[in-house]
Amino acid sequence: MKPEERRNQLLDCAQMLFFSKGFEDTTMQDILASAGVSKGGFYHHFKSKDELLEGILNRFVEQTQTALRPVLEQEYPTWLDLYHAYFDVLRAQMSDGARARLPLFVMMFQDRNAALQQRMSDAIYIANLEIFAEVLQRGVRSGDLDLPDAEVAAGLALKIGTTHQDWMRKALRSTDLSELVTTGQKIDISLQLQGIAIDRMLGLPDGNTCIRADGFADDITAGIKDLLFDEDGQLK
Amino acid sequence: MKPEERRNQLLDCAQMLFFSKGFEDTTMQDILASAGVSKGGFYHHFKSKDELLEGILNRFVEQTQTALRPVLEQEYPTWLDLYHAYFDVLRAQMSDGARARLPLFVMMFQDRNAALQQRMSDAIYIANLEIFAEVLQRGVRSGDLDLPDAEVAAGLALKIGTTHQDWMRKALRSTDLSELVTTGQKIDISLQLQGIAIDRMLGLPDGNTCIRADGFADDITAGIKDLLFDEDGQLK
DNA sequence: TTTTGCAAACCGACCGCCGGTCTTTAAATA
DNA sequence: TATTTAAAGACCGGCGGTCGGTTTGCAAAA
Repeated sequence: MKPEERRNQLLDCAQMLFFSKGFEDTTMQDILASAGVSKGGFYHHFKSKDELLEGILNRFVEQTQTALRPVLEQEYPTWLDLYHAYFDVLRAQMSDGARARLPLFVMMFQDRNAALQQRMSDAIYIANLEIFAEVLQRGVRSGDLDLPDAEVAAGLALKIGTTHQDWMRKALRSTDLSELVTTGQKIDISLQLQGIAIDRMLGLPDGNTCIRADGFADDITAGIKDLLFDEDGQLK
Repeated sequence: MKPEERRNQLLDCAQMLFFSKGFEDTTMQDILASAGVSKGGFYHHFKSKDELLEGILNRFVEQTQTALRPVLEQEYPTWLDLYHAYFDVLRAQMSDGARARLPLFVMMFQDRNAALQQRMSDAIYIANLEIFAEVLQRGVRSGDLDLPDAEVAAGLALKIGTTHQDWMRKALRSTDLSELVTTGQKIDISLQLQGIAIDRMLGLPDGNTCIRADGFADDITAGIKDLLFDEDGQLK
């Protein structure tokens, strides 16, 4: 098997296991069995279990960056068009990623995956920060924005854009259907409020920043329902 | 030794070790040696290493809650006075906690403590959410606020109030003094911007929400400098 | 075309150490 | 003295990781 191929296979297997069982609870044996490779074979390609996680994280970071970088390289009539283009791509990324592998995506937010999810968020945060800071920097230069520090503002905006995850985690802790529905609505409200918060923080008129993709909250809620409840609406 | 006493001693020892070495890298042996107790002795008081961490977290949560709860129980001329009172206490808490044991506080933000720090943040977030949501709820009832959902808004505000931590982490990764100074300034700017962001998100006039305690950023920066650099300004 | 040389890929027994258990002992309390 | 509580420490299974040895693939030599 070619090195590249083997590496990717190991990353794929580990990713699935980490997301479903959690990083700590996935043993090397699990990964080796799943990939059909021996310990020696594995440690030929990766230095440690942690480096494996690092590799998984890097794939996501690269994916995010290759999606977002082109936004910076196009020409736009006004700075606001650049700004909107950035969020269009971001929204598409979020929506696609979630919809494509919903069960896996949902599982990632379980409590047992807290550490893993945190490292993932951090990685993606850093991947985004550079690019979004540049977007804001251009806004400052063009006079469309007035900020004490574009990088700090960018970091703040990105953090704001993650707050719906707290409600997703809460939704995953639901003990009955009505609680899930209530929390699901909060996911949606959170996404709306995030847009408003970023607008106001940057000093833009309400409605410029849109993070809320249509049906996103509903899809997530449905995914969580499938994970937690059976057909009768009983907790699994 | 009395049970309560022993428990607290174990919590104290473990807390110091977890913060300085990280949770994963602190072994039971370390804790037992530091507390001068045997395995059997320890496991008589705690069910597991994780329950020990839980205990440490709970102490912080209780500390936060006992500081903040009284704010809700007082009478105020206007809702805004309650709002200001809340942040006065929050600011005092943050400042005191940091100043009292600066080196330990700073260490907590090292990369190796990411998981620990995350659990701590989560615990304190949840402890605060309930109380701050009630503060906002009262604002909505009194007509001083107009929000789609007080709880979601409270969560968002609390998340905004943690964004300076990202810059603290970045500061801890400084490789030279000038980088540390630059990042230290970002901590301060971040604290200012946080206040503005929360104000605007809630629809209050700028300047109502103040998270930035005088000298906080400078203290932190000094603490990090002591941790990372020797007297000549060289990286340790 | 066949042989040879050799590095890359792979194997799996083995290691040290970790968190946690269990049986035993000592001290306190009644 | 009888009973409960606190503490001790040898011990355990299983974890992540190592290491010496084997196989494989392929280019160069014969």
